[in-house]
Amino acid sequence: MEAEAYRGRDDPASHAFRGPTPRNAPMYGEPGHAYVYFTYGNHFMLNITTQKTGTPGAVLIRGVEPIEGIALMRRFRPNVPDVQLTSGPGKLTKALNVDKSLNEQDMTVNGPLYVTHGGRVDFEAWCSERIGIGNLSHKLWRFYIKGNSYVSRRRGVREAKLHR
DNA sequence: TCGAAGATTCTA
DNA sequence: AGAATCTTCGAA
Repeated sequence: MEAEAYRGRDDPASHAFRGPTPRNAPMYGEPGHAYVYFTYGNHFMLNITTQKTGTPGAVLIRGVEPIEGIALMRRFRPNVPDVQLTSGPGKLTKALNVDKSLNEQDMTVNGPLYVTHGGRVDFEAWCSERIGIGNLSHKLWRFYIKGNSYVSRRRGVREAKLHR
């Protein structure tokens, strides 16, 4: 599992850095909703909004570990080894069939896409610099389960164990 | 209106 | 290492 935090005017890497636009509108909306956008001509990115209404903030889901429905995911991503099914932000949206139609969906209630409880609680959380944002920020706002296979592996990133 | 860049992935 | 591919944004 792997995710990254994005904020607003204080975060040069965020879509909300320069204020509201049509695309980033969900970042300013209610917390717990989906922010889905399209990039590089190929990929949908899935975020979950985090801040109170009016304050921009979201978490980009960059990797998830499949527990159920693996056969279905294989159909959305044919000819791909299981470990690569959802180990990247563009990969997991394809495997889960997430597209722009789910933008602004409330992910706190039962529906086509929602967050639920369960799963591992015994993991070790680490953090690193965010991926793919150039030199815009050195904050360690990428979080992931250390040693988990379902993360977009990057070598040479500055990382640290998360204290809690 | 136009040009440039992009929270990536896959292939050579 | 480089192409693919098209939407979005900001400047003109």
